[in-house]
This record gives sequence, C-alpha cells and structure tokens, in this order.
Amino acid sequence: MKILVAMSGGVDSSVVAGLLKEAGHEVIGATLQLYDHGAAVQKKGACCAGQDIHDARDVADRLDIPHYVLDRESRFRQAVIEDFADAYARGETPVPCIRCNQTVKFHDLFGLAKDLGAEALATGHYVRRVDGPDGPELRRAADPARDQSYFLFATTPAQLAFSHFPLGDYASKAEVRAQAVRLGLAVAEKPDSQDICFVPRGNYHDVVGAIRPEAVQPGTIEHIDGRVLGTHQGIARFTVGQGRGLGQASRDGEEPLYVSALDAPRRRVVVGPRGSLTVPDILVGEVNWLIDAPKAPVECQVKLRAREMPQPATAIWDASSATMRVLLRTPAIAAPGQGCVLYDGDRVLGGGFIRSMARAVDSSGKAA
RNA sequence: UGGGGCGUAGCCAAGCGGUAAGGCAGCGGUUUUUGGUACCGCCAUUCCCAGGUUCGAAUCCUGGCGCCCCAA
Repeated sequence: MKILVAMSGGVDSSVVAGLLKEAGHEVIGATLQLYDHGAAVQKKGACCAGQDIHDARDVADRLDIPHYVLDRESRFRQAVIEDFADAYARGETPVPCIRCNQTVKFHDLFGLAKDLGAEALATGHYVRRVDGPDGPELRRAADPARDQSYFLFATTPAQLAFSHFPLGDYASKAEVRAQAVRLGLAVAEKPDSQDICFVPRGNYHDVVGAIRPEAVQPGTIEHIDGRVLGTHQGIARFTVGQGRGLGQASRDGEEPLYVSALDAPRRRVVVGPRGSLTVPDILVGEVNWLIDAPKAPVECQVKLRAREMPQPATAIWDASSATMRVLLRTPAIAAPGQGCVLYDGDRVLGGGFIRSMARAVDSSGKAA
C-alpha cells in the first residue's frame, strides 16, 4: 500500500515510517514546516521547525524513502497562532494542538496524500482506529498515559477512514523507543515534545500580546460579589479554574480563590471560592461527530480537559443551532475554549469546544 | 508627649534566654503534545534602630524611631 507518513522529526512518527517501510509498504514521508525556523531551532522538544525538519529528513534517508517538506508557516500562523491569540482576547483558553491537527496536519496532509495517489495517511498519534460494523471508530490508545484522543476529536469521519495510527496499540512509549533503536533511528533518544511548540521558553503571553495587545493589558481582579481585590497583567494569563498568578487576590481571608470567569470587554478577571466555579451543564460548539449525529440524548463520559478521567454525562445535540448541551452527573469546572470530548468507554463519539456560559460575570450585576 | 498596645520575609504570623515554626504570594520542578488543576522543592545568618546585661538575646534592660487604640 502507498502510504504518506506525517513525520514531525520526533521519535514517534519516525518509528511509524520505519515500521510501515519494514512491513513492505510504499512509504512517503512528509514534514510540515510550521513556524519560525530561525529562532525555534534551539528549542528542545519542539517539532516541525528547524532541527526537527532535518531530523525527519535524516530518518527518511536512513529508511530510504522519499521525503517532502511543505512550507505551511503562513497557514499555521493564521489557523493556529492567530486563533490562539484571538481566543485569549475573547477570554477563552485555546487548545492549539487540536487546532493544528484539525486545520493543518490532517487537512493539508490529506491533500498531499491524495495528490500523491497515496491510499492512506499515517501519523504517530497515540490513538487507535478500529473498524467496527458501522465503519471506522476512533479509540483511546492502549497506553492510557499517552492517549491523545482528546486532541483528535475534530478529526472528520472521512479523515479517520483514511488514517492509520500504528502506535495506538503500543503499551508504552518505552516500547516505541525500543523500536526506534532496533530500526537504527538517530532520534531514538530524542526528548518528547511538550508545551506549546511555537512558543519559545514558555512565555506564551508574549506571543499573544504581539498579535492581540489587549489580551495582555492590565485589568482588575474582582470577587464574584463585586469587590475589587487587585489587578492583573492581562486576561491572557488566566484560565477559568486557575488559582495561581492572582497574587494577593488569591484568597479571601482563609478561603482560596480561583478564576471564575474572564470578562474580556472589561478586562476583568472574576474570582470566587472553588465551590462557586462548578457548573452542572455546559454548552459546546463546533461539534464534530464520529458517530451518526444523535437525535436523542446520549449517555456517555466526557473529558473537559486533556488530563482527567472521563466523567459520566448526557449529551444533547441540537442540529438547528449546531451546538450541544452536556449535562454533567457531577458538576465540574469548565474552561471556555477547551475541548469537550465524548467517550463511550474507549471510543470517541465526538466533541466540540466549550463555549462560555452566562454565570458569575452576570451575578455581580455589573456585566449585564 | 495622659494611659495602653504593637513593630519578625512582599503579606499574615509563631516564638516568651539556647541558636528564626507555619500559611499565602513569588520562584523552580514533576506530570503532560494546550492552558489550568494536583503534587514536590526553594525562599529571613537574622527579628525597626542604637547601646547594655549574659557563655548565649527576636526574646531581658535603657534610649531612640515608627505605627495603632483609649482619653476627648
């Protein structure tokens, strides 16, 4: 089979290319150049720029497969980086990795795969595709610690049907690294990628500020009862549920305070006690279904953030507004902008992005 | 300028003659392809200042300085 492999220059996708080549497939490698190939070269654990592109090319040479590098800096900047800044400016907390998968990695590489006449696209993501009675299913990885299904909920059914995820069945990253060693790949010991790939040294505020200055302008920190408790250096530094970074406003007497809401127009950070933050239901937009769009409420488990156990919930899809309401069995903290992914056991049913709900901001009587 | 109380880290604060608790903030790290949460670590050679007593002083004494309260 002729397969296009998305090669980031890291261990995982390199192993994927190696395994498929070894299995006798006609493998073609492709690497996206996504951002600042000058400044980012030095950053450890990045991907898709500078050294990583060279690493990908070295692996391709080692495996003796064709390798393409696509310049997608402009598109990545528009679809991922600017979206990232825009979200913060709206008072949301974006998930750039989902946007990148959604808009650049899958979308653009699919186009290339089709152009090259490939029959499939393979990536190094830790998820499984299982072909069930109703077609391809997206499932959690065998290794729960590395499962990346949360970041792939926006994969369309058509994309899923065209995709292969050879690493989804591996029990651990160690086994993948062992394969890299066995295949003689120089990237076997390369550190895992982490943090936001396009942000140098973790200062994402600077990236946001360069695009949306208002998101890093000072504002007030107010208690949900209306008291002004302090000031902050930009709403982009905060996420609903956050407790750090509030300085002296981090507690009210003995009671710790957390961010309850971000009021972008007024640049207010609204805080309240932990118990006041949880909500019984959430509104979710930009929904992608990996099952037939349900006409009746769906009993499922949901993840409101990447690193948490799925929680029991009921999802109610409203086709007319293209949104769904998710009723949580146990109230939880939901940060607007984050993904809400629906599971049935290991299977991903679909998901969307958490929308802001009328809540603490309005109870103060000031934002109405 | 009568009486009373208090000055310990950015903030709150223990300590009461034996060699500076704790909490918060802050900083660093772990976890992790986002943010946040959680967890771990670091954070006063010095106690408002100057003398004195003592083997030994944040602790006792004297004098300053600075706050607060009561009296009105």
